[in-house]
Amino acid sequence: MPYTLKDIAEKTGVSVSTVSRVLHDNSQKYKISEDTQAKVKAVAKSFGYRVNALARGLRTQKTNEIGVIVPDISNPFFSAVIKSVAGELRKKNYNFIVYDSDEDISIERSAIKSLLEKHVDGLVIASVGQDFSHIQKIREANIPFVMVDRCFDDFDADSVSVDNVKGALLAVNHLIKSGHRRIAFIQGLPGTYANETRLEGYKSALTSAGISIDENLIVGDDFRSLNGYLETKLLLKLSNPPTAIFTAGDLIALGALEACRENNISIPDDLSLITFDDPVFTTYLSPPLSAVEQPISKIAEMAIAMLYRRMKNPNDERRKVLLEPKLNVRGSVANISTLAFIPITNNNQTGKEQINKSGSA
Amino acid sequence: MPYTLKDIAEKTGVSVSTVSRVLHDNSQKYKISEDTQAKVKAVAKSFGYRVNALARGLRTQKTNEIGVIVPDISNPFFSAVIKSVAGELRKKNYNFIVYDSDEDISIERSAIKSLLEKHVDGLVIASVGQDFSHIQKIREANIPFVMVDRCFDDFDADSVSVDNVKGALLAVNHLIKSGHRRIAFIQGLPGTYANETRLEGYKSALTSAGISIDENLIVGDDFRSLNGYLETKLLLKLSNPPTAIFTAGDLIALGALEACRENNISIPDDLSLITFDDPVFTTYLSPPLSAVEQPISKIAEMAIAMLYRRMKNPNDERRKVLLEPKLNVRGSVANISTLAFIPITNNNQTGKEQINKSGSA
DNA sequence: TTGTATGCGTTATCAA
DNA sequence: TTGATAACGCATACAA
Repeated sequence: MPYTLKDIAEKTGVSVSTVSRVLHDNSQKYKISEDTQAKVKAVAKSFGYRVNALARGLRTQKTNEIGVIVPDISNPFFSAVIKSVAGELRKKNYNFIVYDSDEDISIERSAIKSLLEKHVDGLVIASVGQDFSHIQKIREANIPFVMVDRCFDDFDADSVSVDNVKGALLAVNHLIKSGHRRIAFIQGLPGTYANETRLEGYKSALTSAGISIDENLIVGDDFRSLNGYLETKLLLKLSNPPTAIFTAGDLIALGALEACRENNISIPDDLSLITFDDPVFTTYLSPPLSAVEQPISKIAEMAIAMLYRRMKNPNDERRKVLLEPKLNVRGSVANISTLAFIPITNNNQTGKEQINKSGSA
Repeated sequence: MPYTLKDIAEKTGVSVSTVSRVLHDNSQKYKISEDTQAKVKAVAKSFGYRVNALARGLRTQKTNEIGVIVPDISNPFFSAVIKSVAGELRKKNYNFIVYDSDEDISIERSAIKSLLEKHVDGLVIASVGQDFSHIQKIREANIPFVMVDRCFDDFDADSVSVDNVKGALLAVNHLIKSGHRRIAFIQGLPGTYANETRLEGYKSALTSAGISIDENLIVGDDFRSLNGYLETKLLLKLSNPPTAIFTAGDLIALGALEACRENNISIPDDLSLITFDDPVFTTYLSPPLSAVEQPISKIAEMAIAMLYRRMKNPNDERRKVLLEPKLNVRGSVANISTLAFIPITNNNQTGKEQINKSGSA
């Protein structure tokens, strides 16, 4: 039972509307006397008055809230995105509500439902999966939204993501240049935009290099670390195992690392590893992980900027923005080209050299 | 302009209240005829009806939302906590709203303000700093809340956190047993519950071991990695530098690691490092980091359970719960006790041994 | 410069 | 078994 405008009105002897105007309008447009203003403000303060956002939202049809949905809030990539988004939103005096869909489309659906019921003013979504019927509902509800990181090729919507194809290309080409030909890809969630495009880059790099695609080397099914762990174990058991693994996300790479450690596989001596995503800790891993970095804060800025534009101009042409990925070469990829058949200790040396490269990269 | 109950009522020719009852009551308690039920449901479906949460919240004085405030959503510890909290809440059909206070008390204040304005049904707060006047307001507003990770000694409130004193004791004692006497502590945000209690543990461990406290070795001022980086650089410059560093949080440790790498300081050979918090990646760092682990999912479960209890029984006695920390010994602490003056390679060996230990820990 | 009245979409009370 | 009606707290068009 918090105090309401009515309480203040009664206490001060003015009307509810006057109180409302003093407290919430930039009120000089009604010329409220200094006197009443002071009186009202004093009482409001003594009451610890707090506006009721539900009532206000109901009345004004505007909540000043932006909904954000990510597949995994504990994934460093997404938590970094959220952090940046939060910063951008704060600048513009918007609040935001985060949902974690846990990579589960039905949770994502219900998150969208909740958010629409709450009448958020806008939505930022990193969607799971390939189905976009629930996203359609957002449009039907006429609320502006922008897709982040994961979007749909055949669904026309504002979106911001990194150029995944290019990123994968960068990674796999780096492996190929280092002499690798049996290169495995541990996928994230199949059907996902991020996954399919990274897969596409992977395949395209191989094909361009004249390496035929071995479906046995394309494995995995989600972005979690357990997936990386399991699939790496299986890959290592292959009669003709890969010399290098490209993982679709940072958590997967962590799992791969764990599997290797358990099997006493030394990276990069026995196996090379490179990954999409480049969270803060890659530099400190053992070995430092070569990785494809996404411009996270740019993604967030871009997304919010686009959301804003959409809120102001609902009918502008829709845009799909692709941002540039960046390859950070560190110590997890060995050069095994035939020129480089040198003793193991020297091989180590090669690793060191690549570490140094990363300093300037 | 979404469809409302009124729209459905008009379309079906029944009253708004009937529509409401069919759609939202567990409605068999009013004996609505099968007929009307079917009619109403059909129209509602064809309209894609969605309840307006603001109107409902306004009317029922209940929003089914829980607010969550953390100091840094991109800190692996907090993002893991959020993830767990989200899972717990989902089980009970509660939604939640996360705020990132960015370790800034004024942002925390405004987050609380927003949340109260939104009339959330409960609050979970990992508070920054030592001031709790704004927390008082939550109580005055009569909304149930529980403090997580960071609480106030002199403020009676439900809270769940790890036994920080004990955790720090565990870490520092481990260093002492390994022969270290000049042990630095890189703090998090001073005044913070987490920081002060960890500091207390640090001091108490030293004192118990008869090591006098050197204020020059207690440095730092927030939980971010830059702090760890900067302070480590400074510590290394000391005329009489420490042989070991204990950091108050995972991000700080990462910063310390970076500083060491830049200065060509090898861990644990040249310097030992141990930290509070134990995110997924510590195992894969170079070297694997010895760390104090918090029981994150237990913290989340506990917090939500307590929040629930408080929502049901507002006047129950308030409880402060301390959970057990766990020391994970890995490879970042060298044994430098006088017995162990052995060549560097053997020192490395020691590191390996500790890695093995972690397997069973 | 201020007050009155209305409605945002729901649920709940009362009556039928 | 259903309908009218009031009320939640606020903002605003209109009046004074």
